[in-house]
Amino acid sequence: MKNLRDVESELRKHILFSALTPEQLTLVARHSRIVHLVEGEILFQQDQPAERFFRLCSGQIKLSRLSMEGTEHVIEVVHPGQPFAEAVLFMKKRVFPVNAEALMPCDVLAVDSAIFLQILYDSRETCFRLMADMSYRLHIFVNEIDNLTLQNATFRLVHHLLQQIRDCKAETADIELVTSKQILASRLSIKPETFSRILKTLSQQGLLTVNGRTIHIRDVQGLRCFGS
Amino acid sequence: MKNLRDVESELRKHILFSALTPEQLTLVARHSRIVHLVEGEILFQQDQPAERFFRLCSGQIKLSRLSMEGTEHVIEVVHPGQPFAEAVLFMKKRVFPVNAEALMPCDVLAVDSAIFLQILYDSRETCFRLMADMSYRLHIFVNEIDNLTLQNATFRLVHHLLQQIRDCKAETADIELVTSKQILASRLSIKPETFSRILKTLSQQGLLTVNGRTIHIRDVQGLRCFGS
DNA sequence: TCATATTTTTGATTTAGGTCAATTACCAGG
DNA sequence: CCTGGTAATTGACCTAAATCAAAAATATGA
Repeated sequence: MKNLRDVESELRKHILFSALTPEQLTLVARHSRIVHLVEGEILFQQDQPAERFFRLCSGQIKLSRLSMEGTEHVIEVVHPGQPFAEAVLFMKKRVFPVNAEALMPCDVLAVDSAIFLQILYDSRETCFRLMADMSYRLHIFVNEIDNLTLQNATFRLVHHLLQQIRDCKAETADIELVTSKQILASRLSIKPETFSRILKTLSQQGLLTVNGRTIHIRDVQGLRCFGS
Repeated sequence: MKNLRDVESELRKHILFSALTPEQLTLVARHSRIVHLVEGEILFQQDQPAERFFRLCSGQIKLSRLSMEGTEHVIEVVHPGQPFAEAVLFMKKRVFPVNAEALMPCDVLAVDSAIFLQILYDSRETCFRLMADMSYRLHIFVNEIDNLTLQNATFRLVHHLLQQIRDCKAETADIELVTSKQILASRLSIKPETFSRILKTLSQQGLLTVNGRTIHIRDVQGLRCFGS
């Protein structure tokens, strides 16, 4: 556990806390701590009671669900700066809906839920920020469902690649995959084998070249025109 | 448009308004109205600016998304008493993320978003109700994504049927489908033909019998044991 | 450095479920 | 009571992607 100063400093960066007064911030800080995770460590598991929510300071966290058949699906890969598990605060059953596992060494800010609910009572601003945050997540999920239902595997992969491109008017682009291809595949609901084959097909069509985790897109337009 | 008294009476039934003072309620009522829809009428379309949100008083509303390829996917069928499109309030792009179409004649309470935001400022309670509501929806979506990714079509259909059963310890059950099989199929991301075939297979296995929109489950346990 | 995991790729095969086309059942309106 | 229209079913066929199995590439660590 780091000292109070560190915790406060991390809290200040958290979007949900940006409207708090210094006193409120100190109160939250006293009920928060920074957790260090080694690679592969489990932060929490699906259906465990959720007494805290989090913000990732550094590293990468994998949020996933386990099916009854035992297969795993990666819902999201959390990156530094992102809050997670904060929507659980208002659920009737206060349990984590997903598993959280560190993909690499991580620093995580863990905030006590009860204290935060207290704070929400006193900060309209914070309520609004949280509502905006949840509304944003809902929007993401609707798009997610789109991708999973309306499109095929190739489309989902292409769509993901296009999303990574910063400069939207560029003709070519380089993308560095942030995670292993296995995990990205699961994220897109594709088997690793199929993932690999799709990349191969796309490169055979001259749309891109693959070099380990670096993907060079040779024809952004061409990729965009991809309907299936 | 109905008169103010009717609107207020409907507002009072809306979960999100249950914490309002009579004055606040009257204010919202003045900026709300009851819309009547005939079967097949479109209430709003994907990407249209969203200046109101809704609660269904009577009838059925289909919320769906259109893919780039032009195929439609039913995200949800709204039933009387349910609020919808209220999470749009906080989105940066204030547009409807789905299409809403009446499946039968409907009465819909339409509330002005701007006024409601105003009210939220003054009612902590209402904020908390809305947050709980959004949090619930997020949870629903996570389950939704589960079903779409981790299971096959048969499992999704079986899962849906089991959800409909009230008495969880009963050995047999009768289910009356609330919508057409087409729409239910889309809801579960299954083509109508496949939907029909799955039901046939299940009835051949003696697990259930189908009679129009009535499905009689002969072996609840057997259906539960269905992994695939 | 070599040795052992782990990740990624490739090939061969299978299959769930989509597509297309046609038939049958089920209505609401005249 | 027909009748035109939608909904549901059925059959034949096809394809995308899963599965199984194995090899190749890459990373890890003693």
